[in-house]
Amino acid sequence: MSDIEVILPDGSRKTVPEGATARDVAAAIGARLAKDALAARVNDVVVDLSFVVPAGAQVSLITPASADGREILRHSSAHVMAQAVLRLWPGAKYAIGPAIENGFYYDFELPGDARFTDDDLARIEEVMREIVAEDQPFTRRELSLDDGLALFADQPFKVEIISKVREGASDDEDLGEVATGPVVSVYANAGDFVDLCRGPHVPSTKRLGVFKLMRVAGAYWRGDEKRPQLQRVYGTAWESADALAAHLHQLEEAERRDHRRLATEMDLISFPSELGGGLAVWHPRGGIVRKEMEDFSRARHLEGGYEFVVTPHVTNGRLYETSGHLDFYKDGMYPPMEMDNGTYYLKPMNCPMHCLIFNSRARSYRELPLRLFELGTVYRYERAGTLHGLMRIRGFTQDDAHIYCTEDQLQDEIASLLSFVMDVLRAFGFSDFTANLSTKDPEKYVGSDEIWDAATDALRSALERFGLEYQIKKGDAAFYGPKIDIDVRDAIGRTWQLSTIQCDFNHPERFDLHYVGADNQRHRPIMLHRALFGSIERFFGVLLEHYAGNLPTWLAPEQVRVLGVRNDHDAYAASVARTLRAEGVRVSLEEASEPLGSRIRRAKLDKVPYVLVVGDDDVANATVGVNARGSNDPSRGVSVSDFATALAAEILAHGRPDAD
RNA sequence: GCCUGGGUAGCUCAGUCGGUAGAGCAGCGCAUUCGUAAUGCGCAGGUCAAGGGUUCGAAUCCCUUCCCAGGCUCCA
Repeated sequence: MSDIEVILPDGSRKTVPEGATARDVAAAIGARLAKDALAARVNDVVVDLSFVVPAGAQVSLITPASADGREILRHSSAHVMAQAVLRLWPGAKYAIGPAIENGFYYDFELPGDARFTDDDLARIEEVMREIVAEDQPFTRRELSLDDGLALFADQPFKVEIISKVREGASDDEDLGEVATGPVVSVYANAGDFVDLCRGPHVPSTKRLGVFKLMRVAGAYWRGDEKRPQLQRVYGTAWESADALAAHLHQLEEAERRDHRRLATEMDLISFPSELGGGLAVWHPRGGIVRKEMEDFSRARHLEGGYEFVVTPHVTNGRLYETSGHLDFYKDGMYPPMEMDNGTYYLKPMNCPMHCLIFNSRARSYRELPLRLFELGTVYRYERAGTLHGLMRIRGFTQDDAHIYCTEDQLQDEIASLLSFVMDVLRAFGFSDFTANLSTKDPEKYVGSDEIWDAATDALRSALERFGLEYQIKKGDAAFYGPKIDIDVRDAIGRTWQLSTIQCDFNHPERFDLHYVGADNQRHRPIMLHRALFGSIERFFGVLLEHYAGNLPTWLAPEQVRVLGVRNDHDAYAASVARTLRAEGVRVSLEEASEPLGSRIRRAKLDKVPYVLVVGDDDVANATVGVNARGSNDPSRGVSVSDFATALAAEILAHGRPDAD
């Protein structure tokens, strides 16, 4: 038998006997790698270790602590979970079970009317551990479609998947379930479980084990509301106990930062059930933060050449017939109110009203770009199951603007908008941005191809001008024009979609908007929708999570708390508070009726940026002791005026005293 | 809207087999006067989400509705 050469990732060549498997290549490289390898990537296709490598192939081995490796661990864990479920519920139907970010899931339909409950997770996990201990090999086989159908005759979901392959269904629809082409592949481990799967898998179940089942949830078969609802079991799986622990810790951290929890603890916002779902009230401490956000937003928009408008919350439905919203989004609107002269709706968006303002008189090209800005409160009838704290809510306020401009102005306008958006987001402490550029859906759009191309180019070149990393989402645009969405990364690495810049060729048509150009002819303006925060409520929620409630000083509801050491220092404490308050600082005073340590502790728990402690020395010297949030090392003897100066500078700079 | 799990004091939670409600923190009062993360004692606080049913008796069992969580679907 002759030898062949394969090419390793570093470009070096390795000689192996003809017929060698990926496992043999690993062994030829080193014993350690042979022991670690889970699978291989051969000519950029992931394969099992048992795969026979062709001569001249590019071969890299996949080890657990890599993106490929974790995906394989997770996918194989999903198989083991299905096997465990079938042991516990013989006759269960299993649908699909892919690896996902941080874990895996599998969808099932249990026999009879059986349903998983949370308590079942522990039972399933126990059987999974037995299967792991049994050290079952994963064995791949390829079958003809007919043999596949026969093998899974009592598994209707598998039959449907195979039938789809026969019909030539698109590859991206099957979530890694099956090979494409004339054959399907199946993986069996031990005798009692076989699953349709493209693979690859770990060589044996003993390579698994660092997993944890997380929760059970409902999921529609094929993601289609009209099809049966299955039960989905979610798990997480990792290459090591440390990695699993780190992931669980990250989840705890996210929970610690949960804006709903913080909003309650910090007395910022509540969702009284008397109001109904998805409707929030802002308490005084939340209200002052919102006021700061709004004031800042208004100031920046004023500088940015925006004009301020105000529109009502309720309108005659004719407006939304004109705009087309009643046709497209009626389900998302609050139900109509019948009144004497027509049908009225709560406002789900501001744009149609801004178009009316544009159209209230003849417009000259000299007025363009016309930038209309409104903190506009809108109401959307979100389905009950979709509500989520402040992130998904039924009544919210958009920092909404519509810009009317000429085609020639579009490019510059978008570029300056992008700069404006990122500038404002930076002022709130975000610095890591990425973008999505959504392009035309060829099935569903209005406007000419030329204008779409021009607008898409304008968006793209603006992104490139700012060096903003972006992905193109083909066909993801709304029917009325292309758009840029901006994501920010928060302090623990999660991304949030916040801002949006959308071109609109539809509203100007529907509202028959026009301006008179230098040529004395009527022209159609282009309209841009844009929001920076998106919704103030949601942005506030994101800020809370980003800062874990430790808002920067300019936003903190209470910026300074002054504590006298004894109550004979209270008068001096009050004078310090007065001095700061006169400079616009939000300062409170707590009298010395409890031990100092107790009051300090409470102030820290309240996340107050600065606690000032004043005692005998301070009264004598016009000083304060400064205890900053995030520090356990207070500074004694700071002069009141020095503190005030530094605080003013910090507020102006949107800084904060800690780095949490 | 759908699936699973929930809703007990302002917050976090306990409450056994159906026998009539409990803790810690927060609040209030009194005492304490203290130099950087918990002073002591006392008091008050509840339509057990709401409504209906079963029962001698319901926080507990059943039904309906509302609200919440995690998903699915949806998101102009």
